Amino acid sequence: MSRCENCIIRQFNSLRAMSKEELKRVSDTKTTKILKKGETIFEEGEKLNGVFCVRGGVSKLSKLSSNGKDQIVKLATKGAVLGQRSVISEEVANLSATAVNDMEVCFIPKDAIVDTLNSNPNFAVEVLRHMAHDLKEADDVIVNMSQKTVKQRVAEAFIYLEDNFGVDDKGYLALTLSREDIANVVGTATESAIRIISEFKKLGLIKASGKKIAIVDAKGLADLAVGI
Amino acid sequence: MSRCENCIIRQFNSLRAMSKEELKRVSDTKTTKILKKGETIFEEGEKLNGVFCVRGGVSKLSKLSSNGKDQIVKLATKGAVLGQRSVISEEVANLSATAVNDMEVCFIPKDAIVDTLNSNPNFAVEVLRHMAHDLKEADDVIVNMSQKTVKQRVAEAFIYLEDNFGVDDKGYLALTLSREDIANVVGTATESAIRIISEFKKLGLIKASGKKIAIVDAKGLADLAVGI
DNA sequence: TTCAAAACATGACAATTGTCAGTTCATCCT
DNA sequence: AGGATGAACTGACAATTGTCATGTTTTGAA
Repeated sequence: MSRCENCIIRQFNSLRAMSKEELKRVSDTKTTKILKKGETIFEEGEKLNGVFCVRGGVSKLSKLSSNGKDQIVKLATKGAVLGQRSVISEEVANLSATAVNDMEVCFIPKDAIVDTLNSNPNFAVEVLRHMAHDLKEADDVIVNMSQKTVKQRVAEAFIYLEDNFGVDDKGYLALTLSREDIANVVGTATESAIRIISEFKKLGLIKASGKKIAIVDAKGLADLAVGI
Repeated sequence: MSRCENCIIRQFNSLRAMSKEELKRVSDTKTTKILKKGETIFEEGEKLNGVFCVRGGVSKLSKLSSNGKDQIVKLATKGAVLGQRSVISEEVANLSATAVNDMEVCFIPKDAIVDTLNSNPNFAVEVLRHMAHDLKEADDVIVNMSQKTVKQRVAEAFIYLEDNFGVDDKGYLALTLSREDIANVVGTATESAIRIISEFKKLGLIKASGKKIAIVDAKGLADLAVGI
């Protein structure tokens, strides 16, 4: 089985601040899981006894609102460590993680993480930096959600998808989401998202081939997103 | 001048994980500031060379949206440490901090914080725990902002204010916010907030005496907030 | 391949929310 | 006290968004 010491993914997350010995321990206790699209990694309210390091594929982190709708709070890809927050605060998970794609994740039991946190300041600070970054992103999302129109948020979502997941050889967004997922990222009704996507197509901002979407007029989309 | 070693506020935040010597260093380098209502502690985009420990009063942390409106992301009170996130990620502040009240804050130069983070795992982990908590709260705000109606959000805001800042001897919310600030917490137009507040008064959910607001029917308000 | 289920799409309408305009009220300064 | 300033409030209307109903296309399993 592959070893964390040789895993490139590690360079993208806080595990890179671990010493050789610490990493060895992680590697000895970790297990690897393959998940198919739609499967859940963990659910809101579940007690996690470890974290999940994403080696491939994309996961959506979502939370059920009291009105019964799902809100996607974040999309996590290669290098992301899921469940870290819950393990650190010793609370149940506040989000659900679901595979949007076929995924490969490594489960790392929490002791290896917690012990390293308590003994290796480099690692603790590295985790802290990542969490500080996540917090900033979350603050930005709050502002966007509360101050922008649905149309602006959809435009932003496409830009975000292109920036973070890239495009395929034909220029289509590498990450394909269902209209429902897009609606749940943006925080709107599925019908509203569909209508806006249709409008964007008519305006020549995007084009679509089946479920795949490509940004045609990046400038126009960006202008729309900031309200021009 | 008062010393951090004797400061009770410390018990509410991550400074409690500092050793005697570390605390002494903080105390020797800190300065205390008195701020009047409306004054700013720091602004979005500013480079911070330290953090601010709130000893008294309340601060609003807000961010300007591209459409020109302010969104209040968080209200911080006694014990809160402001600017921590920016110092840790070595980025400019992503939020502005303004006194909602008369305030007393201590400024702690960043070296004392950063050096302790790098050498004392207990402190690093304690800061991490606080940040994990903030992140969870931010996720909840994202869900509320995107999935709840303005009316529900206003109801939640009052409950939040009562839970976090308490009431005075007559039962009125201890923290008095302008209608504009309430609107900016909730992410809506000032007029909409005012209208909803009037409606809540008519429904007997709250009462008002001048700017002061009191919750009359906590159950009714809570039901409304979750959509019953 | 064929059929059922799910996803996508659109119309019609209702509800929510924002905007603009104007009035009243409170506060603060000289 | 008087007046100026800003906050609080209200009405009317427009724009946005959600909901329900219904049809079409795509997808996936038998």
